[in-house]
Amino acid sequence: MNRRDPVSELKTAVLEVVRDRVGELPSTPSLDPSDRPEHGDFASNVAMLAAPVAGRPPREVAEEVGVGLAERLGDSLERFEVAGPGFLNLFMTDRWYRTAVATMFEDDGPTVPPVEAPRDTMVEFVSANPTGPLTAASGRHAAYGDALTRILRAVGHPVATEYYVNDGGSQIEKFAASIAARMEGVEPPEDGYRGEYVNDLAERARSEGISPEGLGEAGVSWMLDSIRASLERFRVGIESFFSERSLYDRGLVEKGIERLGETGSTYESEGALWLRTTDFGDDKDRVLIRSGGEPTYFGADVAYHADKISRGHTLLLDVLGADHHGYVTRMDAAVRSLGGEEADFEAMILQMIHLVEGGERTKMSKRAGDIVTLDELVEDIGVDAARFFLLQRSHDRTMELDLDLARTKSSDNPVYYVQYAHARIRSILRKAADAGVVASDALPADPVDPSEKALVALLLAFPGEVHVAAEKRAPHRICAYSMSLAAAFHAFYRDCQVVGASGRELEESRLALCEVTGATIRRSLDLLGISAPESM
RNA sequence: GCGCCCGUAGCUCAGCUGGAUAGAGCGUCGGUCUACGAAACCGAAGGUCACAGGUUCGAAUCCUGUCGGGCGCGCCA
Repeated sequence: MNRRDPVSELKTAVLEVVRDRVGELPSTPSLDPSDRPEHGDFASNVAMLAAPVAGRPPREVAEEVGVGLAERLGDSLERFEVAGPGFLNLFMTDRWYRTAVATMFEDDGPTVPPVEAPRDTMVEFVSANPTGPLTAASGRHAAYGDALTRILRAVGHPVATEYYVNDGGSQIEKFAASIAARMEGVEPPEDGYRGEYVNDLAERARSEGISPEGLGEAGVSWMLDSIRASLERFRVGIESFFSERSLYDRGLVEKGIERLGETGSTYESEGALWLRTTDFGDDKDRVLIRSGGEPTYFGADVAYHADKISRGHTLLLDVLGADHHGYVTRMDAAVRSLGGEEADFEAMILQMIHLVEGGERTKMSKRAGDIVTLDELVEDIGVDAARFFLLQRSHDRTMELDLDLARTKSSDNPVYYVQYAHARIRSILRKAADAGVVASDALPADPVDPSEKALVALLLAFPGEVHVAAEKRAPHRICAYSMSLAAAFHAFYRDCQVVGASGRELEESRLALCEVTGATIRRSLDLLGISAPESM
């Protein structure tokens, strides 16, 4: 199968023409769908970038590139215009659009080319302490990490996913003490866990006759079961759960810290072992092993990341909460000390989320026990709406999730708006099948309607969108893209008859356009982990 | 005090490796069902892109500073 991407081909044409006529450019020129009709179908800033190289005015260079393109593209290019400070506006022929539809149809949708340099990536996300249920905030992490993984894979990176289970530290002791307190019918300590679920754990511990020493382990195990179940309900498939304690059990903490030592970046002082994180921009060096001989949380986490590297991952992508951003510099320092040139650490810091209902924020604090759990959120608004809303905003922004809107089962709710477009397309395709019309790669000579063009242009933009989303670690772009695509389809549907269009070829071609659009909406939603229903 | 994130329409937010007249959803107001799904479409109103300098052909976007909000600054996890 010969997979093609008309937009990439156009970009290549622009690049080659400018290389032949001017020379190498300092940066990659843009080639974007125009924002208004008078600017053509595609606009490029190539001449403004090439002007300094050529030593000539941008508009003159644009003219020359335009002439070269016209020669090269033949009957694909209707005409070109030079505009403003030197933009090159391309007007494509109807035939080019029809061919693009036929190409995408034959290829079962727009082709997303793989990245040139795939990286063996480990995405670590959620990693919430196994001392309580996942919260709605964890839901943001879960949705983000999962969607990011899907997007990275879509562009060809091999990606493994993991949840780091903090089952080794003092939080577990507090957790066990909290369960024990509830078993005795007293309030857990101030800094303990006071949520309602602790009562249930205490009840279970009592009925199963768990000894006081076993409370921590049993509690963690039960919470992990519940966390896994919540993630599964949320359609988040984290491949493995890595236990912090297993690091100690397998001697990996010593091993990891030893490896660090070999790089010469550690030293002893005041009885403790330190990592020279200041070499990499940290405010102060950090303790790996306390003077008492116990590794710090950081020490264990360094060992964990050393283990990720030893498993062959070269990009360690950690999805962390805003309250951990202070941690990033030191972990980056550790990975750079450990991995040298081979491995990179990258932290995605997710900002806080506020649930809003009736115009008021709900409170979310784990310790206080006054929380909205992920399960409750999913129960309330459904998996699809929850994922869409949690993914809609850029990860580095605090966000508000409007429960009233998310609950709305109408097109006011963006997720249903997108899903509706898909259902509508599937309905049309069923109708066509009943009428005996089959989509094809026909190239009807009929003029291409403006809203048809707009739809095709968006479909052609899909590969680029996915790549940008992957590079910027930005699933929210796919949300926005899916909404535009749905809107473009509705406009097309308004203006263009599909089944019953005048002329067999036109009917088949438009049907192909519907199929490609449906497939692309489905793929977009799939990147977000959201279902694409046949009917609603 | 220092570090990170943020400040764009009434609200929630896109746009930020500089590019043409700054966009979307919600909300508000008005219009469209005798063609394939009205869970749709069309239109209107709504902006000193926090503020002040700077960089240049061009700044919401880059730099500096100020103000405002969030988060963080342990041999806690």
